Amino acid sequence: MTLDRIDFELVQLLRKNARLPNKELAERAGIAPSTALERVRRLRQSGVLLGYHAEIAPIAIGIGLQAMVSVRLARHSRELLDSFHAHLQQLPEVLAFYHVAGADDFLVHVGVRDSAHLRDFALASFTERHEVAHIETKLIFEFRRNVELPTGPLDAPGLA
Amino acid sequence: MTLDRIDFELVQLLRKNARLPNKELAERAGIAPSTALERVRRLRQSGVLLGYHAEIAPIAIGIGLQAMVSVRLARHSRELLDSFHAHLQQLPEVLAFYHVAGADDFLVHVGVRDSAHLRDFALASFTERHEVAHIETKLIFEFRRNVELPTGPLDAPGLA
DNA sequence: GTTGAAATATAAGTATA
DNA sequence: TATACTTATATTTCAAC
Repeated sequence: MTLDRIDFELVQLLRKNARLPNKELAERAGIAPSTALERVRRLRQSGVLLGYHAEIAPIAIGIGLQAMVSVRLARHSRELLDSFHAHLQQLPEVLAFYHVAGADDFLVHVGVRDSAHLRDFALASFTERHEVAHIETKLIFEFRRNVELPTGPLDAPGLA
Repeated sequence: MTLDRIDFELVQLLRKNARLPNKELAERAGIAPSTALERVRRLRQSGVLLGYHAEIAPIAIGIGLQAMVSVRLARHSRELLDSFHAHLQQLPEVLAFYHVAGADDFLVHVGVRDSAHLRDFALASFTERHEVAHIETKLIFEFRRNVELPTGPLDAPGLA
């Protein structure tokens, strides 16, 4: 699906505030509320808008410590990869993960209570797994996400 | 602020779907709509709920390639750190960044059009900066975020 | 894009523990 | 005194035009 300027504006506004009322959304994008409603629905159905998520203060839900765990797999077989991939997705401590090229195969962003929790978790969920050859854990001092969109509509190919 | 089970339930529901209507939110949490409204407002004001953001398909906004750039600073002075930190926050290509302990100081998650864009961006925004001593760029095959909450209310200290 | 009915969010007032 | 519920009002959504 190709986005025009108005679609891009809607997406941008919802990225900053997913709970923006449709009326205000429409006004800021310079279109009628009904048009905004239909466009947003189309953007959802076409898979441009994937979902709406609340951002939560880590400390409030018991996350006192965050770390980035670099994981190197034992072999690069499809079977091992799929197995570890599935494992990652069911770990509550995993906030996000990156499957990357290079010596390390995964970068895993984890959120835990404290250092004791991190030690136990890293051991049980990474080191002791048969898929894993080696891990390296880095403490995260600060993590920040950018809610601004990285490109304008004219920068991207295939945008009207 | 300490969360009870209902607060935690509300936060969990809004994490999965930030646009869940208040009425349905209340029903699922087992409370009256007005109560849900007030609790959510308190959670926002107290800084537990930090915001609501739409998740967008990268390709739809012109991001054809993602990479993780490890950045090592020239020195560990407060001045250099603050300067680079501020720099990171104004780059449209930066999707997120981690300030970490270890040999590398920052892990920067970037989204770009293509490899040419990545090369130009890495050079201009990292390599050529006076704060930066060394960078290493890893291609990201896949990135996935976990929308489930990492802990239950009873696991976290200070929760009722 | 506009309008109006239905659904929903919000505020005020009331009860309850 | 806090928190939750009920009712009433305002806003928003959404479909027909």
